Amino acid sequence: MKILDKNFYSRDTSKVAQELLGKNIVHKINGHELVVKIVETEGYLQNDPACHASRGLTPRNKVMFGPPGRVYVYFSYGNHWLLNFVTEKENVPGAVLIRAVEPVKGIEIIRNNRPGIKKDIDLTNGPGKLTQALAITKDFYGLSLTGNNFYVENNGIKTFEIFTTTRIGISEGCELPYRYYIKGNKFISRK
DNA sequence: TTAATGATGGGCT
DNA sequence: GCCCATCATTAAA
Repeated sequence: MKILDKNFYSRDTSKVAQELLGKNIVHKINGHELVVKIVETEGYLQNDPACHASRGLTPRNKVMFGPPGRVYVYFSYGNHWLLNFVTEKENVPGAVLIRAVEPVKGIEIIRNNRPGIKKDIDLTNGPGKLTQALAITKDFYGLSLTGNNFYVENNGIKTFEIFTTTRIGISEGCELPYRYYIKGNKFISRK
């Protein structure tokens, strides 16, 4: 197992988005270890009308302009936190939205974090769902992905097919093919 | 100070 | 599949 470092994130957003598929997000909390596999991502690039950074720097999107390998969390629709990883070199905005993951380890804790959810498939098959499942909140804003308790590791899995398509839930830049997911995976948020 | 808006989820039918 | 709760951020005034 190898923890992805700053060099991994300091590249083209679309490339990072694709290569994050199949990797494991690890969150250590209260002595427990939560591990989930990334199965769906979206890239948000510089000069991309759907990217929060496209209209310049604001207090909210500030972290996107900073060094890569950090967490950008965003609150949406009054209820949901969305998890993004900052990409590209410093002063170049870019981020990868994590849209869906598959539980690998600590599913009891994940069920606990998502009270009232009956089917395991509904635990992490959406961007707002997975943040709740992993206990990710605004406190994660700007957190480094190379720390001890929250990081992404390369588990060596490469035996899957990447499906590329257009992004979801945006009004501008709809035609840009920056959404990627593992073909055939049950946990993708939408076909 | 205020109002519009949105990278959505969940429950009910 | 349809409907709606819910609030941080933003731009305008």
